[in-house]
Amino acid sequence: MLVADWQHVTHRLLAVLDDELSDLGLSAAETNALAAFGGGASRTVRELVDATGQRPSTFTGVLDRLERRGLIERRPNPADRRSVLVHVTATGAAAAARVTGAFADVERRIAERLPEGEVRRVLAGLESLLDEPA
Amino acid sequence: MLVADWQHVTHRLLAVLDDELSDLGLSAAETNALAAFGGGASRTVRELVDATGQRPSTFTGVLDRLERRGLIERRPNPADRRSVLVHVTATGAAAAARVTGAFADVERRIAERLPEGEVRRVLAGLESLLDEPA
DNA sequence: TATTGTTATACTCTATAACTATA
DNA sequence: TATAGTTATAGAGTATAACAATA
Repeated sequence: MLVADWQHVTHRLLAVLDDELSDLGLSAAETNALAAFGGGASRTVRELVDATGQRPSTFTGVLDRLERRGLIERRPNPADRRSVLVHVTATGAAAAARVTGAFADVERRIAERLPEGEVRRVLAGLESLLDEPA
Repeated sequence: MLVADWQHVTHRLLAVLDDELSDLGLSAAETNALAAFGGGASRTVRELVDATGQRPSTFTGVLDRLERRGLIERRPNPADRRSVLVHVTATGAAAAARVTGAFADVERRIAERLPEGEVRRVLAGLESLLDEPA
């Protein structure tokens, strides 16, 4: 069953990443939060929520844990006093670099072994397909 | 980022399935548990655990909820008194048919729109790739 | 009035370890 | 000794609704 196979591969993919990053002691959601900074030093909560696809209320807990571990800091946003700017600390930046490095490693291994762009083509095809009404 | 895109597509795929099956009121784990019967009427807990890739202790809770809703029943296994046979009830069989139908629907839509076997080829390639040591 | 982010609540998933009853 | 399945515990993800502060 294709759906089951997809879930299996996804599970393996996350396991491989988790394995490479196990010393960081981050959950998948925390890993994705760090990756969502995209190399930048600060983002608003809203930007991170949109980038990760999680609910704001879920994200509060993720940020709480990242802040407790000293990877990020919450600071007021001078441009909008309702909003919060999330800053990556030096420790957090090192962790974020590890995360994006692991993501890039997997991508490189794929590029070496599967036909050029095939995975991207499949992802793009599925994305447009799944966004259509049945 | 390819890994992020993969996660995004997976998220959309699960959302589409969840949408088609929302009237059943099942979680993703419960959906997968029903799918793991593969059309059969009964399986041991061990077989279902192996098929879904979950931990036995996680599965106990999934089965508890399915049993509470009358979709499955636990009965002693005459062949091994340590073991439990999980039976699908009539209600459960109807739900399971809906689940496998939704899985098949997605697969059909993919087959109509993407080149023959491309998704399967990608899944097979990734699976072997991810099972290798880095 | 709408948005930003948090809190509250309740459930579900996950991981580990300990436990029972069998084998 | 090993296996089948459950229980216990604690942390984490999810969804919804309500909320204070600000726009």
